[in-house]
Amino acid sequence: MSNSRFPICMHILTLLAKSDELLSSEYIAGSINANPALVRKEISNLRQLGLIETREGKNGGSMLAKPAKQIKLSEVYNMVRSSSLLGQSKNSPNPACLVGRQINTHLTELYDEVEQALIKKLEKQTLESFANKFQ
Amino acid sequence: MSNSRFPICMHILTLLAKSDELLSSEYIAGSINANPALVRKEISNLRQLGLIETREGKNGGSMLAKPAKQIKLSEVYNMVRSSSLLGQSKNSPNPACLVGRQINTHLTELYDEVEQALIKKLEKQTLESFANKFQ
DNA sequence: CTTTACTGTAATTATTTTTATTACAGAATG
DNA sequence: CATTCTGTAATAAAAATAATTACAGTAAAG
Repeated sequence: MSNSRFPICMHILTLLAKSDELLSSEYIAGSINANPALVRKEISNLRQLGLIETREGKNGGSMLAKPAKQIKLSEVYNMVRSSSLLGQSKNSPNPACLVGRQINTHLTELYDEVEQALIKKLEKQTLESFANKFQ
Repeated sequence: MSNSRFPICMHILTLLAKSDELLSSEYIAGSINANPALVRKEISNLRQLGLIETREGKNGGSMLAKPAKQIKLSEVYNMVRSSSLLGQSKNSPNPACLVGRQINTHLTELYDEVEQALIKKLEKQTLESFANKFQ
């Protein structure tokens, strides 16, 4: 995961957790220092996940769909996880070689195990506890 | 980590763990289906870490510098870890905003904690146990 | 109603990152 | 001393990521 989807989502959610008003994508983008259209795209993903509600039209914007206490960071991780945690070889290894033939299977097993440990950690943390760090 | 350094290193090390002879970068690259110069670069890194020995010149190549049992997968991970595990925002967030000002600090804290869990898992696995999966 | 200020989304372009290629000096074998 | 490797750097190509632009749709406010 080398892209910045996770940090961007966390930034969006933290802003919403600390605000009682609707926040516009432009305001959020200004805090992140990223593009408003990109932010709206990510908000759209978070909405489909049920973490965020938005209101369209004038004075529209976003807010949390449920209390920050009920949002686990693992939910965010699971949403943005795309590529393998530890990287995947783009090249298909040589099937004529014992190692080449099996490496992807065994790497996937390894990743799954390691990722479980990571997810367990993230399950224990809520957006509330994260947002409370900001003073 | 979206690049494939970790899988490539694991592939190299597994091949070496299963061979008693020196393997050339071209042979290894053929199994991975990657570029020999890239493989030599990674071998060079693994050598600096003390995991691999190489012999230059004709009939040269690489072999493990110590028994596979003594190589922990966490050593490989620590070598290739570059960008943050869960991605870093490229943009410097807005310092005029409370969240923007502190987000990177708090994300780093979070990453550190989560990464520790991951490293603990990898510390328990040796190259030997990984290589033994290949039949 | 009509203007205004938002969201939603897609298409395109720009940028950055990653990987491959090429090249060649240096080393060891035969 | 020719051959076959490694080591390394420079460059080019490809892929992934992010920014920009554009515009239709929606809802509030005048």
